Amino acid sequence: MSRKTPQAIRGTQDIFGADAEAFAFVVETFERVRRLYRFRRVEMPVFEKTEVFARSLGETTDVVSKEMYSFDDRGGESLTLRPEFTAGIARAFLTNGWQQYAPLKVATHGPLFRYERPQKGRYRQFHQIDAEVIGAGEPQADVELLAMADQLLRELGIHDVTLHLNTLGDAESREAWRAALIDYFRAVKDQLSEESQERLEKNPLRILDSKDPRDKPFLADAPKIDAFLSEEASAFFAAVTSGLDAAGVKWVRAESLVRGLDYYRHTAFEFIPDEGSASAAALGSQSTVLGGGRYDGLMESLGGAPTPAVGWAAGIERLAMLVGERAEPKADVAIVAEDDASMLVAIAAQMGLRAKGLTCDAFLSGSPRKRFDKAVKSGAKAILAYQMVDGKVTGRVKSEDEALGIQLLQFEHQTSL
RNA sequence: GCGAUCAUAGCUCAGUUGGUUAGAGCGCCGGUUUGUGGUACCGGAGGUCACGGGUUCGAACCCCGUUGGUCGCCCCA
Repeated sequence: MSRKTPQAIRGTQDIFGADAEAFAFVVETFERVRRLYRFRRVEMPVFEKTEVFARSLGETTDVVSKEMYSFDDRGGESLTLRPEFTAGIARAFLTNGWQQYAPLKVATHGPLFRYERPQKGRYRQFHQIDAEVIGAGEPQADVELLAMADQLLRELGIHDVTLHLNTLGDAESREAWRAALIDYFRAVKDQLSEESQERLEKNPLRILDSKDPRDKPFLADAPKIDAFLSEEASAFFAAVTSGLDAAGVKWVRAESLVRGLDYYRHTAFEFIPDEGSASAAALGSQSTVLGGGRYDGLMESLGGAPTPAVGWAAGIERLAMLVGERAEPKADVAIVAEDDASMLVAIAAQMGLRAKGLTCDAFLSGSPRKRFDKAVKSGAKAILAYQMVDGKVTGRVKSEDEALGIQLLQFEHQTSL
């Protein structure tokens, strides 16, 4: 019997008005830029078999162990709403024989789902733009991908965000570094924060970017990845950085930048607002606006042949916050029926104007005397007002824009014949 | 998963130490005024004070719980 309106699901958003304009601006700019770099558009399913994410992200990661929206379908199969793009794209690469297109550059965007506590810049259904290069093991692919990200941010008008870059080395380098970190931190385990003591077992790399003051004294002297890099890994990173310099992409080395997901190798990066900047303030405690890296190990975890790949993703909501308010555009023409006798002529007129490609609002209802005022208030570039005069419906034009005014006068003249 | 804080009209917010029919501005609808125009005035609609309990003669106000928002932690885009 309750007539109560159901509430929206926690952490979802109904985006409207200036916010929706900013969101659309981000997506449109991304679509334009990815064409410049010749990334091909792909559309991906919103859900996959649970194992697609469990196997590629790693069972122990937070995303898989406690943040996925998983459910059994009517056939009893466990499915999951995608918490990220990369795993699904990798699955599609393997199941559709896209190896034949390698190196394959693809881009997509859409909703992702993560069961997390919502806060500023963080939602349970959120949206990302995403770019991947699959089947390209050379550092030039990393450079191109990062150059695209950098250009995208500039075209969005975001200038106070900088590329933070690191390398995790190849599989051997990464393992050796990890072992050294565990040795180093285990020696001072009692003095670390509770969180970092836990991370020591689960994900020791994460201790490096701890914000806890108890951990900070030990971070500076912690083993550095550079000491463990193989010759190949060093050369790879050097090729990436020199390529970025040649491309004119500004970057800073971030030795403590790591990735949470298991499949990353070599290049890891995040675009982060500069300290004290307007963008940093706009984002609150969420610092990363675009992040990614190289994931040469992923295809194997999904049962495919070893396939090198790089990619990044960026939160559309976060980018939209940095883009700021974007006003909804005003109509070219507001059509007014100043009395009910001119109604049908006004309806016909708006169809004619829209067919000519002019955006058009109509004011046909409510108090006839107030319709013109509403049209004025709407901020339309021009007003075309119809009124019954001496038994004939006639239109009057009011326009700030002279050319548009003349066009409307001609239109009115032709249609009144 | 943990912590802090908030929830009154469509929106932004008042509402005194608990005390009659819960208010304003904006917006919306109607009327009058103006009359190539965004004005002014008058009127109207719209609220089980987030929801559920409790204390009290009496609760928007005090207590408990739930839901949701916001901001941190964890983690991440």
